[in-house]
Amino acid sequence: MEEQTFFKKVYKVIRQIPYGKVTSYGAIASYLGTKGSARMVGWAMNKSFTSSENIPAHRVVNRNGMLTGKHHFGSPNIMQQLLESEGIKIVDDKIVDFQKFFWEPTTKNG
DNA sequence: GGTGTGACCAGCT
DNA sequence: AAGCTGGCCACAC
Repeated sequence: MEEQTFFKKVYKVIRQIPYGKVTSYGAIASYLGTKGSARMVGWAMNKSFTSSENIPAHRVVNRNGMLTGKHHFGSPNIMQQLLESEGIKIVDDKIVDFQKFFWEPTTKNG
């Protein structure tokens, strides 16, 4: 049943991210069992725009809580605005209290 | 169809 | 302590 590749799994996990929460690439990759594929997660975000799915890529940042991929949203302020819109504070392209908003990948979908 | 690339992470020097 | 390299896997040319 889990024929979905690591790439597809990434999308599923990201869509599981609740409102006002964020997670890191490594957390997702590690959760899937491939910590080394952290960059694949980020890259999946890039494809998320062209993908037919709605992926809240703005809720995904690096382990430092830094908005590294903000450039890929078409504008380097979209990602920050989206996060702030959810109640997340951002300073210097970094999430304030990142751990407080950090959400652990839990695909408890059943 | 092979090679390169990519929004990362962690270990080694 | 800081800088560089490897690793992972799917997509584009």
